[in-house]
Amino acid sequence: MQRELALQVFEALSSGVRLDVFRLLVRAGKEGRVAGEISDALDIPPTNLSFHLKGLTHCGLLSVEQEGRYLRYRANIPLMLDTIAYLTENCCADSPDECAELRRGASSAAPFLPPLDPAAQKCRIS
Amino acid sequence: MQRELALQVFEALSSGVRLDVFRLLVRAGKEGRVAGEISDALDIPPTNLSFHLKGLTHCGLLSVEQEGRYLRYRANIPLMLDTIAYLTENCCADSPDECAELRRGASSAAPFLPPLDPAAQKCRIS
DNA sequence: ACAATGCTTCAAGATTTGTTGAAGTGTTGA
DNA sequence: TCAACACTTCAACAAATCTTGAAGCATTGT
Repeated sequence: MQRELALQVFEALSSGVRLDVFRLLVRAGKEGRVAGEISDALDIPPTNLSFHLKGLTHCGLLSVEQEGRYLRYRANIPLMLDTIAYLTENCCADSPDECAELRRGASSAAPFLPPLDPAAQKCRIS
Repeated sequence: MQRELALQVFEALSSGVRLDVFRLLVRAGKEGRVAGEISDALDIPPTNLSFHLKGLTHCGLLSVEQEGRYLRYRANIPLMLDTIAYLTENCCADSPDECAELRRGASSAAPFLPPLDPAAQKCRIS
């Protein structure tokens, strides 16, 4: 993960419309949703939705597949997770103690954290 | 985590300057950095840096502490992790099978994923 | 072939965000 | 007390982003 991609991902999620679209598609899973369904569900005019879908798709956060005259969109969750990994590289000045403390502070994020590994070379909130 | 906060977090990280600042402070750990140090390290004029620090601090991604005439900034990593949790709530249409598949796709993010729990009520990339 | 449909691209104007120099606030040390 | 310092706020302009209606491009069904 390089800086430019991470930046594009955060830019893509920095609008209310795009955040809602992405979350809708995360919930939809691999079934995804056709553009018209998203437009209806979120009450966004097709022209405007298309503009935002373009941004999400361009950075890879969404994939598109043509189905006849429909376009089906799906969320790319692994990219999202990789972006977080980029953000937390070399965290805590490489001090396991600090990371352990941090872990205790991450309440609702707890299920996302890996088991603590005292022998870890690099410290990634873990 | 409510929508507005998640939105502010993504907005805060959607600028190159702010992304660099946050990453610098993630690496710095709880020692943090004083504004002047950030300005020097990233070569950003103080006026401009101040503008961006404000955005990061306003949503809670950074904390500030006064030290004499200096202001020390620190990254709030748990907030970042909570934001991801918000993003992936009720993912995969609540299908454990889909989530297991997803997990295999998250390469570099792997260390961030919790152990698979087939009995989980809710499906969060896990 | 043709009209209807689903969605996108284009062009424009409106809104938001970013950047900079000048001025302001509070702290430190002589 | 006063000058130097660290940093912020302010004001003005520059630049990027958002939104919308009109027009375009495939695909579908008759």
